[in-house]
Amino acid sequence: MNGLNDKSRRDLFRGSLEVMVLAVLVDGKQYGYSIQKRVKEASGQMIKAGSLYPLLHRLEADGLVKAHWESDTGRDRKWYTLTPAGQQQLKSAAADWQAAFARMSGLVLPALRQITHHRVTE
Amino acid sequence: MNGLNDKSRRDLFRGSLEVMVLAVLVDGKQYGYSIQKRVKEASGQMIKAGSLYPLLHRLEADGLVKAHWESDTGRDRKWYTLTPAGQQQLKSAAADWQAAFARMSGLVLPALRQITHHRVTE
DNA sequence: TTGGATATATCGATAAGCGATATATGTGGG
DNA sequence: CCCACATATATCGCTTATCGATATATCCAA
Repeated sequence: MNGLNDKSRRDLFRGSLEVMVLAVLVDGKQYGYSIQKRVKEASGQMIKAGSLYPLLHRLEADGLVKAHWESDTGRDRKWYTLTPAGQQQLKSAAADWQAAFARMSGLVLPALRQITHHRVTE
Repeated sequence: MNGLNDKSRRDLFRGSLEVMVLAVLVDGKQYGYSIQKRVKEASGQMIKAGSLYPLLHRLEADGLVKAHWESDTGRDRKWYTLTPAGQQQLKSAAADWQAAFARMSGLVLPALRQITHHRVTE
């Protein structure tokens, strides 16, 4: 009836945020607002501005992305690009992310199959 | 080099905790300490006692599990069993958990493939 | 009898997420 | 021309919640 509770959903999302933001940048430069929309579109969940911009600043401080303002597009936008370190980080973090889910799936998915294939009150 | 940072790893784990605990109970009754070990074994991550017991109490308060003490085993142990509501909850939460993962994978995995199949500094 | 594993439980300092808020420009419609 | 809404970035500290620390007790092996 209920499904995954909001807290769990938020935690899953939060734990995937960095990896998703780096993933969005793999195809080339993006600016904050466009990253926000792409992640929303892909994941179904919204990165709030109050979370996104601090994260972007941290990624920049860590040298995983670099940023530059571009005003010629009409609007002022701050474009972000993966640095080589950011590409490395995307590679290892995404692999870890996948591995973590794979491990946990080994517990959750058999249970799901089991509970799905017999009457609940049996 | 670094992989998924600790914060992300913890958030992912935390967001999967409830589902994993319910999943462990699908095969029959377990007590706190055994749940802790089974989740550790399956996920590679430890539920700290300070997180596990409050969670178990909450699940019980929510009617998803029921508990009874059994002392005849030698040791006093508090055994937990899924209630019908808990089985329903496992079913829907595990399905949601999987779906959330699948959606985010749609963003992360293509990026991982891409970054893996070309030189990082290219 | 000492130490380590087993077993459950509580609690509050500490850390942090993000809602709220601020600022400013572009744009479509009435 | 002005209103409302979408676009775009940014900061801050109130509120919330985690879990390290701690307490208690039994069992077993060395």
